[in-house]
Amino acid sequence: MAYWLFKSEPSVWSWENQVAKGTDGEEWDGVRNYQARNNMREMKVGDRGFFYHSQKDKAVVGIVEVCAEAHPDSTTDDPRWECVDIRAVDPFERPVTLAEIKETPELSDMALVTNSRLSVQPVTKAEWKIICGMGGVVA
DNA sequence: GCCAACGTTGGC
DNA sequence: GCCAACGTTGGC
Repeated sequence: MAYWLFKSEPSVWSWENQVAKGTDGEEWDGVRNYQARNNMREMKVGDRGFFYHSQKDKAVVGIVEVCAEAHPDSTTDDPRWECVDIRAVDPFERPVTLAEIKETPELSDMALVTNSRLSVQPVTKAEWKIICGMGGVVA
């Protein structure tokens, strides 16, 4: 199983919005970046991901699960763009902020730190465990 | 609100 | 195929 990170501006699509969709999940649509799309093409059902709030929060707030593999993005007719469906699994007991992540040497290679504009990014198993621990949930 | 970083577009 | 111009993202 692979691990990922999904970034969203909460005023556009928040963790609360995601939770409200329940176990059916929702398309992670609107991605118009090849790197992010390619990451989504790699995803399998059951893969896990962090849900990250950009801008105001700048924190990982919960865990999601991929519940449908890459398919055409329904928000565009352009066949280049695909997306997966994800559903909320577990909220963090407390958010893990970008500042905390930057202060943690083991997390300094994360795309969140090195390529802040990439909206869908891979996470290593080691990084996954550390951040789950910081967030107060079992990896 | 500003600006740096990055990706995309389009003219040549 | 190169590169300048432009638009967007996201941290500060």
